[in-house]
Amino acid sequence: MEMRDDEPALDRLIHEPARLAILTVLSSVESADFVFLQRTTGLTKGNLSSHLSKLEDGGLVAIEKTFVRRKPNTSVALTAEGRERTARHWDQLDLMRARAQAPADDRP
Amino acid sequence: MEMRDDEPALDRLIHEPARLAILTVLSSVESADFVFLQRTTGLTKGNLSSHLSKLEDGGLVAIEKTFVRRKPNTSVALTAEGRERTARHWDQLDLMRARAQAPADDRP
DNA sequence: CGTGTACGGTCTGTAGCACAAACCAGTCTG
DNA sequence: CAGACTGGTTTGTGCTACAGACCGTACACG
Repeated sequence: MEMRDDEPALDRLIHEPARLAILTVLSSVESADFVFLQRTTGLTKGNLSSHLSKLEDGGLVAIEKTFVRRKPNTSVALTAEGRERTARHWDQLDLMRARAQAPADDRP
Repeated sequence: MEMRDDEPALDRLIHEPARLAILTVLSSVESADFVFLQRTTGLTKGNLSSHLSKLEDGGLVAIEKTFVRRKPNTSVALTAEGRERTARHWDQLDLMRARAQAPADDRP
């Protein structure tokens, strides 16, 4: 059963609240480490860790692991693609809301 | 392990793409029937049906089943609560995005 | 009056995923 | 050396979005 999809459907990878929070923080900050993200998003470590992996797999963020003062440190930054796709996602949401405000453009 | 949640966390019932689409359509249209919703959202029948049930359980929409020209007809409308909560959801998203634009308000 | 076929939905099975708890590696403190 | 803390990753599981099977009714048409 084919469905027409003139509505591009929101990207789940981005739309997921936890990830949207992460991406949003990152877009304001150039680069953030694990602990900072955990505090700002309120996610648990495990949860944050797995979301970051998914974002990395999706090419939205770049993760760099180093040692800072003998301790492991995970630094995360938006990739160019990540920045663009996140912006586009907000655009889609805007569009959607705009349509909601406008009167129905129903069929004949 | 307690987390602070000054960020109210997005309502999943509303945030889910399929449901957001439904709510968005409904907010422009006063009332819509099943088939109309199916076409505008691009969801399959099964999927749409279960989402509508969840929205109804959550008190966001009111569903009215009647017969139109001897055929069953399911009509859906936003409740007052649904309208308000949907609006609030958009507000939360706005807030989130606004924070992203602003420079990081990190801790000392 | 069967026998299609289209309409309008609901019910069911399943794959995928968000989440937190358990775990692990290394460091510091006494 | 024991113990606690920091900074994560891996594992288990309960939920749920999704589509496809299914069901009932209505309207052909021979």
